[in-house]
Amino acid sequence: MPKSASTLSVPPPRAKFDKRRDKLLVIAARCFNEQGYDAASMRDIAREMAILPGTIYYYFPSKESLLVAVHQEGVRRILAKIEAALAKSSADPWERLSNASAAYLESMLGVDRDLCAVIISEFPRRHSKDLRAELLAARQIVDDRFRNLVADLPLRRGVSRSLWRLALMGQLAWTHAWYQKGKQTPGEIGRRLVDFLRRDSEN
Amino acid sequence: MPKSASTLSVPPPRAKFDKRRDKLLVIAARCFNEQGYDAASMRDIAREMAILPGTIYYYFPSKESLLVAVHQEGVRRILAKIEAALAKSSADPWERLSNASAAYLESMLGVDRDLCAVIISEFPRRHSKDLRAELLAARQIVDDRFRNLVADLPLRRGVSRSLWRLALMGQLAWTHAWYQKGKQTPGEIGRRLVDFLRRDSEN
Amino acid sequence: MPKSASTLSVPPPRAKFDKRRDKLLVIAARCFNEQGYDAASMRDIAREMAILPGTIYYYFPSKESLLVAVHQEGVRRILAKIEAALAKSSADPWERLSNASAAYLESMLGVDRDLCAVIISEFPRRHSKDLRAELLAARQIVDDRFRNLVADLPLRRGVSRSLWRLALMGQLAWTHAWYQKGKQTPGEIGRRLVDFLRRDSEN
Amino acid sequence: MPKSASTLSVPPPRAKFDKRRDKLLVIAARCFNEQGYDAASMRDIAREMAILPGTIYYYFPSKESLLVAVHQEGVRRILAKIEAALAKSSADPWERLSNASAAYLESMLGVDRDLCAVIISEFPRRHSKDLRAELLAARQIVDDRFRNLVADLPLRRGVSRSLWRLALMGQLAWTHAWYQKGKQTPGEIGRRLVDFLRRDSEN
DNA sequence: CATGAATGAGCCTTCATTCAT
DNA sequence: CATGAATGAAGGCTCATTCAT
Repeated sequence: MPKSASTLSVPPPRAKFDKRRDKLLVIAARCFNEQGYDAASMRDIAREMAILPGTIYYYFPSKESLLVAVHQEGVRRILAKIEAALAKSSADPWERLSNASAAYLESMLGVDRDLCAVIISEFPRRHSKDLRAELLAARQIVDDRFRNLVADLPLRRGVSRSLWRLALMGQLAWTHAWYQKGKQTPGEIGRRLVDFLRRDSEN
Repeated sequence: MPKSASTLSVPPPRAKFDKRRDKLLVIAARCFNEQGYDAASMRDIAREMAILPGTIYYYFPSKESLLVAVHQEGVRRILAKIEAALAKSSADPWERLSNASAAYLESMLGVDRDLCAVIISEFPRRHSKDLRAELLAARQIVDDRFRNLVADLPLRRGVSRSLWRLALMGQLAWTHAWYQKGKQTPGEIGRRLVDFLRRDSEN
Repeated sequence: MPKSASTLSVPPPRAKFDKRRDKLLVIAARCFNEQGYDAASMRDIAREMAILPGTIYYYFPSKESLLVAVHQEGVRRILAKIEAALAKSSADPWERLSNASAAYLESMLGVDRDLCAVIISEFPRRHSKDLRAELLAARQIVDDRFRNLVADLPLRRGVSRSLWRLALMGQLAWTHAWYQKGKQTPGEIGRRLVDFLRRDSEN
Repeated sequence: MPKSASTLSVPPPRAKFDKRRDKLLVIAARCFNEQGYDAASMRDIAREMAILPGTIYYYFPSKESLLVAVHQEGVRRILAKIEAALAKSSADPWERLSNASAAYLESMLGVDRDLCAVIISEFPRRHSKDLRAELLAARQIVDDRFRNLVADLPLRRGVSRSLWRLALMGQLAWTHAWYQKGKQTPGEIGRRLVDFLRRDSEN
């Protein structure tokens, strides 16, 4: 086959690069989630990926940048799942919140567990200021999405929407500490947790 | 004063040892809380304590044992505060839970912040099996106390007490991620969070 | 020379790695021999090798593994020398033992002094069970070779071959404690020591 | 009892001191023998003695001085046993050497095993010059005793008495590497080893 | 006599990172 | 693209030793 022709049939440039980068991201997320960011070494990640440690630096300039990328990818996937759920929802604000919560936990406790869990198990206090800002910005996006959903709720006058939202987020996040695959699906748990906070707060 | 009586006022043996050990505990807790267990080095702790790194090992045989001791002391203080609050409470189960939650957050977000926060910010997944068992045992004690309080509540039939309790614990624990000294006191926050879950769930 | 033939002369893969690893082995052996295993620090070894301490771990995963490798290499060299000497020997069992003893001391007191001496100057009592097993296994190989040579000797009835062998091994090993380059060569010493035990024991 | 009288009945001054010092010596010897000089820590020794580490320094100014004292005591006991055996011996030089060798191994492999074994298992190469001198001086005393015994033997002309003696000493010392309590007593082994070297060498 | 407490140097090891090839 | 090799700092921890009490 002539060389010039092959360029037409190959996937777009950097496709291979992006594919390996994505795989690296997932593996790094798993390591971070299983061992903690500090305890997970670049060697661990490289070993799981079956490459040499130095090679990681071709895809990411530093360990911190890996962490940021994991956060961002986690947020991306959560948001995608939430938006997909909302797209199928009615206009009822409680149903919308319920669906969003279910989607959130499906990401967090399901297939994307590692990528998403890093978002809540990493307390960024210890990191450098720049890193901290990036991590918090990523989380902020999910927070904002829920803020909007809560804003639409017909809560009773006097109920602090901000505290109410934090209560819900706490319930959802904490599942990471106790959930084990069992009788209830992540989605069911998400709906029930919303229900706990629901009727009393209603107008 | 007769000499025989003095034995009552004499400080117990190893008083100096215990005092420094306690101080070390508090400082270690602060370091763990600020930087994370892995990122906090024994040298950091020693520097804050104004002693040489080796000296820590006179008080604790290892870094892990320090972590365990911090957990245990944190649990001890939380429980003491909760029990004190319950002693002043009426028999009303909702009031009792409300007071306990307030006490819990007063510990967690107040003076004992560092000691107590380690309990929830440390995800023991990455540690050795023995260490993990000890850390989880410490947490279990607080969990059990709340389990008892929830058992006394007149919840509506069909509400899972175990999920309900996890919802509350999640709300409380998550305050650690967002609380900053401000208009609401930790105690007030604790009561409000209980209220969010309250009336709808009642019988 | 045709290219196809060059595969024979090309250095095997990882040639550089192996070369430096071997050099490290020799230097470590010297340090162990001069200062004792415990007293010889990885820093010492690194300094002699003109590398940083951490670099050693690229070649050996631990200090203990270095010790094991030194033992194994020492045994390998001793055996090679002994077999070479036996290959040139007649069938006379006394001559064979004499040649083997000479070869043994030529290794132990000569060029391979450091590598080989570790074998007898390291009393493995203090090490972990696994390490001890590996060290003893290495020694066993040399022991077995001599056991075979002794089995062929026409010793008088009633002479315990096992004690007789230990007597010879003791004489040979102890040279490490007193030998200094001087008038007698290691080989001569080996032959004389065998002679001391020889004629009286004969059939 | 009046205080003044008690001074008459108590053991000579420093008797208690000496007794504890001796016990310390024995315990240190055991630790050195079991773990090696470097690996045996002052803390280990103190623990076995049921005192605090600092207290050792009341009896010995340093770890090295402990080693020297162990060596000296080991040599003292070996020599005492040898002299006692010689006192009961005839004038026959072979019998005298045989008895001395038996006595030597009875010390080395028997009750005084720890104290005496340190003498041969410690290769002083690694120590400071002064320490080395003291250790070698202690060994020299035993060496000299055997040198005298060998000088009296009617060896064949042409046999190097010095090499012959080193051969014997090697056989004896090496028992430390293989002896285990079993069918043969240390004394029997000593006599047999001398026999191995005997008749052929005779005039 | 003996202790409790501390010291400071040093140990083995691990790590994120770099860079010539 | 990826590797092999090295770096240098830092990690947890142990040690012989000291000294006021």
